[in-house]
Amino acid sequence: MLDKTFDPKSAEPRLYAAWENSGAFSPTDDPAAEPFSIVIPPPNVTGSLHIGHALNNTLQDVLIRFERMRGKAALWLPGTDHAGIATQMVVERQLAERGNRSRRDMGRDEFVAKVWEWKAESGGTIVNQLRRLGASCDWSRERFTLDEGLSAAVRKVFVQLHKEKLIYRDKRLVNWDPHFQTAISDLEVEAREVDGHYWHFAYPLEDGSGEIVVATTRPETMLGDTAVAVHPSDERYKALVGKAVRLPIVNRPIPIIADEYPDPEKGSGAVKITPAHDFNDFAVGKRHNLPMINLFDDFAKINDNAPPEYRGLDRFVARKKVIEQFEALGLLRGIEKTKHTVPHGDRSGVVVEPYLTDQWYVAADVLAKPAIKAVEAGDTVFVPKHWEKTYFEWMRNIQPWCVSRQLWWGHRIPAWYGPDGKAFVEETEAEALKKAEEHYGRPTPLKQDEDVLDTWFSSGLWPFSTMGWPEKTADLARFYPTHTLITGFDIIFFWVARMMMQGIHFTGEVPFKRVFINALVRDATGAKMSKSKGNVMDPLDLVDEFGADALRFTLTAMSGQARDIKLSKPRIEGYRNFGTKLWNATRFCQMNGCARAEGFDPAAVTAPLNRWIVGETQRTAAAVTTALAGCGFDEAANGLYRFIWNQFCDWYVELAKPLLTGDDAAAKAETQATAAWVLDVILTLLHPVMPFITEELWEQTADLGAARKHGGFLMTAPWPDLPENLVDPAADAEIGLIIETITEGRSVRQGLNVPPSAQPPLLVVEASGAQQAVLERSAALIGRLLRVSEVRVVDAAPAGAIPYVVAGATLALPVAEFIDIAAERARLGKEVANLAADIDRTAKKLANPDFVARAPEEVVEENRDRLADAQAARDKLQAALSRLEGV
RNA sequence: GGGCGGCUAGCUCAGCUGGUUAGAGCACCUCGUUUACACCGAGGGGGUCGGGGGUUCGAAUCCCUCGCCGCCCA
Repeated sequence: MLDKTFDPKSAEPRLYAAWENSGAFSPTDDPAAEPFSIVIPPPNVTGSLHIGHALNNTLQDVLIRFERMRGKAALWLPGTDHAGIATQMVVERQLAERGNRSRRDMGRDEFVAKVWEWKAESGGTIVNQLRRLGASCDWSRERFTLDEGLSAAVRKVFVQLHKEKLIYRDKRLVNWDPHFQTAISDLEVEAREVDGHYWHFAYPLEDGSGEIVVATTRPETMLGDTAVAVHPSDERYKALVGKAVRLPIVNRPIPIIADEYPDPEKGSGAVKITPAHDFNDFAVGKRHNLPMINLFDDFAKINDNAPPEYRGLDRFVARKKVIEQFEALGLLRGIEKTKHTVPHGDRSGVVVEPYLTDQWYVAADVLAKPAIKAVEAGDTVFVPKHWEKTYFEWMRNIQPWCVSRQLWWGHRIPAWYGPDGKAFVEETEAEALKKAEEHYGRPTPLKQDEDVLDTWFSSGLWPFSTMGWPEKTADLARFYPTHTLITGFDIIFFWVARMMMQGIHFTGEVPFKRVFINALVRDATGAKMSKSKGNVMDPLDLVDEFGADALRFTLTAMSGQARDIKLSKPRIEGYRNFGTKLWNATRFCQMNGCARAEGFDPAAVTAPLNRWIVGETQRTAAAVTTALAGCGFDEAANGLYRFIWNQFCDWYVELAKPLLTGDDAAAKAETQATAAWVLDVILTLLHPVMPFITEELWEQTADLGAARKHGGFLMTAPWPDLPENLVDPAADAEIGLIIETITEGRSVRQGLNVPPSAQPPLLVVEASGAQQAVLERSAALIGRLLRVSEVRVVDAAPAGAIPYVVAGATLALPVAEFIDIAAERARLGKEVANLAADIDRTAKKLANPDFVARAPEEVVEENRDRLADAQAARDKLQAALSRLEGV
């Protein structure tokens, strides 16, 4: 006998270990099985599981379990990302906490060794947390982006792109993060709105004939100004173009130039040009061949290109000093408060500076073209589809991708420099040396590029690098392209787009056929969860409190498309209760001898109740299958919820009780067998979403009755494929009548406060022959649930009997002694009014010749039936009401 | 400034290609321990589907417009 509730704490680890040890997570090697693969969005190796991971991985697990049960060779390939900046940050912080030497004191080799050490120690955290969720990843194929195989893929990709001139080295402005002292890509820059000022500075004309006023939000950059620009059409300045101003503080003459860039409407119409520290000014500088004076060092401190009193100052200190000096010089013309957006590093949070450096760039625009076409052609589809717009928007405006990072943790760039600075880009140092010898005519020592690659450069290869590419492996042949990618919208640009570009370029195929974009999990009030807000819900705490199944079901049921998930505990609790409900329904079946019958055929059952539930089971199975196949996760979960709770538990089990305890041995046996069959189907359908409780119930019911065809784990059991002809409209009608009779009858009883102990007969006053037969035959079922003594057919309702109408039949409950006349009059009056309103609405519709002429025949017919039914019901109740008036 | 998403019961959300008396869960009120389950059962109250136009025989659903709210890009 089952316990009263499921105990996730003991069952989950046991079941997971059993699955894992059995090898069930690996795809079948049956060559006939259709491959179905997904690759995990590799979490940062530094990470621990947050609620977003829980959602994302639950959905992946639901999908992979579903497809595995459908007989596919289902591969869910797991792994982690080395996450350059994030990991380097974590380890540096840890070193500092432990009082170790700093990264720089330690040196590159020692530091990188420390990071590997750290990875060996704590890199497995998130992977183990995924196990607690129930994720059925194939751990035997687990990968890490810095694995040797993946690193080889990275080198090959870099070298090939370089040879194709799609990777090149260039000196230009990059977004520089002074905290980490590295370049970052456009995507890693976050525009934040901050309060700032416009400082208006006067630059005296060189010839002493006056001044020109410019405004800036970054005064310190004036130290690197190399021109003042005005619009060529700006009459105010026409005469000044070609002249020079003397740059205050620096005391250097700089030209006044005409360029399209300044907006005459804004400020004074004149702008200072600092080509080395502003993206727009850089472009102006290029057009006019202006000198580019770099003012900063890697820490954004002022360098030796500035006047001596500024050297070594922090940029913000220098800013103050510049303002003070302008004021002292009498050249400060005004200060204006303003809100403006300032670029910040997304990891460091510090203000990012445009900084002139040598970096490696990928010609993303070239790679983007086929990636755009692939989505246009439908080779890869987004679900929900509207995300394609976001993808296109970015891809069509893509900028060169800066891929070099001045970090130590990551894939070292495979470029070696000769003494003259010439770069040899090869997959190995040996190859580079060989090329150098050819080039220089003698063996020449080379020095490898110090930089590493953007983490996303390697994760962009993830779908195929993890499968062994560039080797032609069996996995690559079988599982690439992958089928579905499930990920968050926040990394469509970072990751999805890069995978598309690199995947198509290097394999000639899209990396995945479908991208499902999952929602963002927020707290119950809709706020984004963050540590600083303190509203973070730790998925592992939730698993502890409610079990993994409850959390999984919640996330699945709430994963409606294009919507945030507002997660709250009562919701999870409710779905935990749902698991308990199923558990107890199984317990009930077990107590009542429900056991699988040898050779049971659901199509052959005869009792209407059994025929009905078999049909409903088929409908549910079909709906769930369709939903899951189309990533309709919430639909699948909600469909199962309704079927299991509102149909199986509320009605089938209740209506089955008389059969299970009755004298009709044949009906009893059939019901027992049917219940067992339905339960097995339920467990199967629910398994992808709630794997633990279903597997446990599967095991606990393994010995009840005939052995299952599939002897092993539920997780590897075949998915139900039920024929549509299991649905029997006659059984539906019959059970529908019974359910309505009970529901409406209860409403009457409770509306009149008839005590539960009262057991009047149910009178059938007027009904079709078929209805009469159904009601009489089902007296036992109805009796129990409506608490009536019998079902009796009568010619007319006795005085004081309370009538109600169900499916055109008039039924009545003789409960005169309990009636409060006024209450009953009110009830009948309300019913009649409702019906009258409906009649009115429907009659109007039918009276409209346009409706009758233009609406489809079936809709018109439906309305006619509806009108007739409502009128009949109203007449009956009206008559009862009149009798009541007479009383 | 450009784009995207949302606005349906007190709360969280379903309602997909127009035809249901607009649904569910939670919360609320009343009743109930009938041998699966109180992590339960039964019944009930509660919404002019953000505002305004339009298309249509018919609009929560399609179109236009306005208003909020959120996100992304500049």
